[in-house]
Amino acid sequence: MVALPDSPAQFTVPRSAAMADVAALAGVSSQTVSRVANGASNVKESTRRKVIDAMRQVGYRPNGAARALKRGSFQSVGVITFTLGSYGNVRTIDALSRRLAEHGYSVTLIQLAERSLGSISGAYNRLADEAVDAVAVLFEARLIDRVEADFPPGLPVVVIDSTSETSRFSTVDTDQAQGARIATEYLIGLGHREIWHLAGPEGSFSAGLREYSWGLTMTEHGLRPGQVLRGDWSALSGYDAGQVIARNPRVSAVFAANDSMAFGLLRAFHEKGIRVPEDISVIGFDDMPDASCAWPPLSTVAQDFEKVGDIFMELLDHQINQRDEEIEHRRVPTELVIRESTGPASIERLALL
Amino acid sequence: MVALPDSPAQFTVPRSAAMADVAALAGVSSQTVSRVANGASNVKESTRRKVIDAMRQVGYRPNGAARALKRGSFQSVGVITFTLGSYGNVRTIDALSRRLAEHGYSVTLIQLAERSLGSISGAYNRLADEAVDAVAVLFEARLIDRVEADFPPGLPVVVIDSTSETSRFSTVDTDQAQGARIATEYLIGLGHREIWHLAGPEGSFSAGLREYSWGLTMTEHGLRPGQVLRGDWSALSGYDAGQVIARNPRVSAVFAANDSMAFGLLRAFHEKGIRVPEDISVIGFDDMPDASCAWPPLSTVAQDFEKVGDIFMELLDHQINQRDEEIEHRRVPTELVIRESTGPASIERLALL
DNA sequence: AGCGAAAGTGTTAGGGTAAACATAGTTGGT
DNA sequence: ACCAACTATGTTTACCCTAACACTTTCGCT
Repeated sequence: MVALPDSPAQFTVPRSAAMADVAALAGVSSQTVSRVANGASNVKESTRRKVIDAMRQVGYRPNGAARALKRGSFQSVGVITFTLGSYGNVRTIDALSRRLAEHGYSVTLIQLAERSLGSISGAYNRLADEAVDAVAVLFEARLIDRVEADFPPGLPVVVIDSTSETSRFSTVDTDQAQGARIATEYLIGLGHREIWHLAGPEGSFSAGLREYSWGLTMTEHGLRPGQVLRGDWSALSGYDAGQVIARNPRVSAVFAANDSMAFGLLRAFHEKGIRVPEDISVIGFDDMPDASCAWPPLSTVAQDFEKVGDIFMELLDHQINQRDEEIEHRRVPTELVIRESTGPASIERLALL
Repeated sequence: MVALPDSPAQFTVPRSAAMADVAALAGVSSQTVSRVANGASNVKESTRRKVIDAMRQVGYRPNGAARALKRGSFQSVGVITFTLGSYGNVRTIDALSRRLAEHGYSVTLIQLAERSLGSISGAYNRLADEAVDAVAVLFEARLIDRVEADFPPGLPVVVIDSTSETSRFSTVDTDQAQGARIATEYLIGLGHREIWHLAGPEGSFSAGLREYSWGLTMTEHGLRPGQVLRGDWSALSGYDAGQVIARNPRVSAVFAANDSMAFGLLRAFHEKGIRVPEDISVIGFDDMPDASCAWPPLSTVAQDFEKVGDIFMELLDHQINQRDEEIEHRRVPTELVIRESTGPASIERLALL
């Protein structure tokens, strides 16, 4: 259950000095050293200096393990994720880690191998061994369902990038549905009728939501949703999809589920001599910094990762401090970024419908 | 010296159960529970089952702090970085974290705020408090010099992205100089004479090396190095530089210090009606996945982050296990990726020289 | 001067785990 | 049948730190 994998050769950083050593050298009790180390108020200035000198001399460094053992807290939060390969994930981790640092927590990055997915125990073992006070979960909700039974009871958990309103855990996320909606409505507003969607991979929940919301928005506006092509978030998969779309002259706009795939579309359209946005409009999702320098500069939907970070911290605080069992699901709205890859529907293409 | 910042409200995950509880329930000693938890060999099967049942019942989870205290090791490595914003950094962290996980280490992400740079003690405090067995440093060498005096003595350190052959610490890095050289020589081989460089930000050592190596290569080939423009790694800064270059009709090729800035160049050239590669060639550095779908697809220099990860792990192993003081500086060669943003020098532009 | 309060420092007692040693129970060989 | 060699389990102790409490000195006030 909690067996370690055949553990690597163990070792010890030569524990140079403990409090006792410092105490002996400074001629005080170790409790006084502790007070100095923790910045306690009531230590005479001269004593403090003596202790600090002694610390320097012996190269003292507090033992985090002992401290954590005594205090019962690690001041550390585990961030569980599958990949650092996706723009959104990285930006989110970045935002979380800065918030956590501000609040005195360090971040333990727990990168689950994709394959360990199957075995719940794999994930559980890793988790059980990690010394963390709370956990941020960054993978797709449908996977959590398989794992969540195994989160150690009582451990605060906040899930990011979940869409499950019924999760046992609090969640924060970009409002995927709203983002897809504004993108789609913007295209519709430009007069487009045949709007296709280049979706993210099957498994991804955010991909699913963007797709669903696009379809819903189309229907609500009395339009038949166009075809759905499926990529894997990568530019190359967008390029492949672009080949398909290029063969269909009726398509007048494509909503890509992320910017990278949109880049792929642009390349495919360039190669086929299809003009963007004159012949076909393209909109992405993410607003990666590079999107502004695509050719043409890419219209897209911007996510507010900083805001997600703020809310994450708020939710975590609640769970940690108030110990209230209240579960919240918060969504952060996106913003439309209009650049030059979108424009009015082309007359010729409309004529084809 | 090691004072905590005003620490956040402390708390404790309700320490549900310790070994003693499990032991009591299972009717064995806590030592036996320990043996089961660590997969020791000599426990009777029936006992093991009893213990595991008891663990389940009380929701036992080993206390990492106590374990670390006893063992003298955290099985954790600190990864120190300033930003998750750069492609290279993230890819490197990704590679390291996977290697470390394979070797049974968890990763503590220590993101230093840019501003804390000034105060050495800022960085030191963070470090001193982190419970790590070793440290990977991911920032620019010139900054380390200021900090390195403060690494706790005896703590294994491996520096990535350093160029300092004289560092007290072992280092691994992409061979920046070699990468810049092959890019430059490739352009020269295509007949280009007036080759400019779009460099990374002033502070960055890798930027400095790429720039230096470009200049050196030019000189070695009997060419006068072209002008150096300076960006900040962002596509937008590349776009700005592109405006400048577009005004100078003699430039026939640009070597950009990363792909993002190259994207910016491409956009600027598109806007000015300068054809790539017919009028001007552009080459980047990084081989981001999106580079293949730039327009035109971007020629670039690919870094082998996986290899960097392997070597990192190797160096760390040495330091941790052999305890040999030997310091190594390893460089990982890059590879040229030729796509469509580079081509033979244009006759007209050569005529201008 | 005398007394109480505050400031400064020390002592004691764990916190959960695992290494080291100790003991009881079992097996196998003669 | 007896002892050696295991195997399985228990007991003790130490890892390093800090909360809680206890004690001593200093200070301010009457």
